[in-house]
Amino acid sequence: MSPRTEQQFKEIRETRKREIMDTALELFASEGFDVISISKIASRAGISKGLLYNYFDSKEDLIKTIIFSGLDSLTRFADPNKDGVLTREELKYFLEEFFDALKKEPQYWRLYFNLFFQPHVLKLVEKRIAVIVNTYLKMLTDYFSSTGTEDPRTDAIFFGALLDGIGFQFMANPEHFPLEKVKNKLLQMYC
Amino acid sequence: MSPRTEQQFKEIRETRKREIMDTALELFASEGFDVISISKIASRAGISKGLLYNYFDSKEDLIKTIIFSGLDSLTRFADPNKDGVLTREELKYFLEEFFDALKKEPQYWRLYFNLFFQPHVLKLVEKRIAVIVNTYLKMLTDYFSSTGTEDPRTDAIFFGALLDGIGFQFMANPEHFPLEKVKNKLLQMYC
Amino acid sequence: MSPRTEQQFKEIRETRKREIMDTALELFASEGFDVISISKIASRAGISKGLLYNYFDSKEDLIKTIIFSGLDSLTRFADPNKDGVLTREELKYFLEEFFDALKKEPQYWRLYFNLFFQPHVLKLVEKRIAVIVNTYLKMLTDYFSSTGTEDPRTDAIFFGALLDGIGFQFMANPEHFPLEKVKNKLLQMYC
Amino acid sequence: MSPRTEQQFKEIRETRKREIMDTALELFASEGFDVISISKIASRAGISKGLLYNYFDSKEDLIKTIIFSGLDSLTRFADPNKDGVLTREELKYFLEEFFDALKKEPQYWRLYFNLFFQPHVLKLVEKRIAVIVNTYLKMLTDYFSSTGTEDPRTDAIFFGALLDGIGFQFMANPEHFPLEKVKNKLLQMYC
DNA sequence: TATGAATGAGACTTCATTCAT
DNA sequence: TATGAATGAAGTCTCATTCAT
Repeated sequence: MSPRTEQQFKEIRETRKREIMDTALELFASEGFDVISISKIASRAGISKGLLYNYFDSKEDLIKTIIFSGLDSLTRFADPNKDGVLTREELKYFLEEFFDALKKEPQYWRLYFNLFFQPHVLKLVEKRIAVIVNTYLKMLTDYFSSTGTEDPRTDAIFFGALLDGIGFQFMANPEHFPLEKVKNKLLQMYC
Repeated sequence: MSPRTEQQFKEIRETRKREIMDTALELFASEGFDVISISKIASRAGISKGLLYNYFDSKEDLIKTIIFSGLDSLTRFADPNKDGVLTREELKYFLEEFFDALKKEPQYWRLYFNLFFQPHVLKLVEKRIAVIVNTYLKMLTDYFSSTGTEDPRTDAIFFGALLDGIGFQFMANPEHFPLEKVKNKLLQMYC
Repeated sequence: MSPRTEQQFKEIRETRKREIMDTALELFASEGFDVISISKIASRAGISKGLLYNYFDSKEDLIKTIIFSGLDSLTRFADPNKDGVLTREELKYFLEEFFDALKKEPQYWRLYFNLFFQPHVLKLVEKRIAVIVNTYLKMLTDYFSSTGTEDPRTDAIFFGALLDGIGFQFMANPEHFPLEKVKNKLLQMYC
Repeated sequence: MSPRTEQQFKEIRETRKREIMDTALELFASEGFDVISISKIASRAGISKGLLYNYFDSKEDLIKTIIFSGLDSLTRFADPNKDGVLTREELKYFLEEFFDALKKEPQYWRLYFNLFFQPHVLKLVEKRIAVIVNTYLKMLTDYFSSTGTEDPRTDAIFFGALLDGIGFQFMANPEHFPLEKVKNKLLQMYC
């Protein structure tokens, strides 16, 4: 029985943290953030309340971590070189990865999108969301400008609305949503 | 010195009840059912907590009353003669009145549709909603049968989904939603 | 329609008051003083809450009035000439009337005795009850002294305990309690 | 640093639970179930309101646990081999243990019997009480049948009534009740 | 790292009592 | 005399969070 290495401890921690987040997401999405207690999450995850607080500072911290973790997955592919400028190739790359993510874990994303329809949850994160949205909106607007369109801002908003709508439709029925067709349609429209 | 008449009492009750429901709808929709306390509703409505319970048996009773009151407004125009059969004229009448209602009180309906996206709220009413939905679905299916379509049930579901979608889009932006155009489109499609 | 005379008004008031007390006694005895609300008493009595407060100052006043009204019925026959002295004839008269009252309204007395087993109720009236009990205990002790018994105070207490016990047994089964036999036994023992 | 062992937690729970039950019994008996608030019990027991709910699901659960815990103590000695049949030796054993229990903790049993005279309390437990009473009544009836008596059911009821009466008298004055004499009288009558 | 006992603020709800009419 | 709308205090219960072990 050699003692675990620091690396092993870190991995255990990460795994445990992910388990808690998955359990919480499941419960928050199906019952509602305000209805689900920390006790319930802990017992469903098979740990004690105390230990949960070892991983998350508060219930609010937990939901925020869940939200931004998902958001991070979705946006890490936009502007990969972090130069604040979007190219046609980057946009294409983003769309490919975005749909790939939905395809790989449809149930996760169904639950995830659900969170945004809970007013209280949305309120907790809306400030940081607004920052993220504006950042990308600006990049998109610039991008559409560069394509010589008439009204680049409206095009950017419309693009965002399209992604929203896709999320919504997908949430309602993740298994039967025609991901490939929709992706191709978008690629055709924008790339 | 003489006590209020029965009529006076009835009027007081109806006015107050409506006031409470309006206040509650506003708060529930913007902050979330679980986050809004009875205290908050009462103080916003300018009454005591106790009085609210004079009008509603419980918080659950309050939200249910709000939900079914709205639902009643929406469905009172379907099958007006209550014979369980839908005619082309009745469908037309329904669509006209439905859009008319949205047009007259867009803010009310925006808040109202919002409620359906709160998991806890939906859970509270889903049983009775299912009954209502099935009733109308059956009538619609029969109606489409009578029009000689190939797959009347799918047509009925599709029609319902259209109304859902309209509610959703309308919710997002009630003032700018092209109600007239959408209504005409529907009338053209179905009547 | 000649206007009611003052006398008539007074009678109406008395009747109404008695009705409220009877209703309240019934409810208090069967469900418990603390469980029964003023609202329930009023609606069961067919009047409004407000009117009830026209007859009784408070819920406490109501139960006290009920208790002392019954106690008054029971004790009005003891020491009828109010001279603080009990004679053999007065004791006999008291026993006769006491049993007569039980016989005439067994259900009333069943409910009435029940009240004394509710700690909260008893606490509300215990001070005045103690005064009454002591008064009669003293009279009884004096009476037993005059009969030349060895331990008159114990005899007085024992007599009181007998009446208590009779009340208790009677409460459990008022219709089948052998009132006559018990009365005769007492008359034989004490008169 | 290491967490408490399971055994330690169990001990803490049992001790606390007993403390709460003892405090509650004291207060319920002296003031009445409906008058005593959870707050009062908690503060008298030196704990927070919240903690009480860690041990009991509700105020009703608390009183029921108290009642059935006492009832269990009283009845565990009846039919010790759980064969549904009462023998002369078992009856004797039961009476010995019953009186022994009263003798060891007279104040506890005084409070305990008091609960049964509170209408609301009795209502909460009457169903389960009826089941228990009927079980023992049946066993007693069978027992008296076996002794060749004329009317075994009446004998069984009478025996039960005797125990009731003993409880009542004992409640009124637990310290001076002649437990030994009464026990011997019963043993002489029934064994 | 891990547990669950313990706290305290705040939620829902009830009800005796008041008061305008 | 009579009504019931209205109040506010107090009760039951829940739960995020802390902490000794």
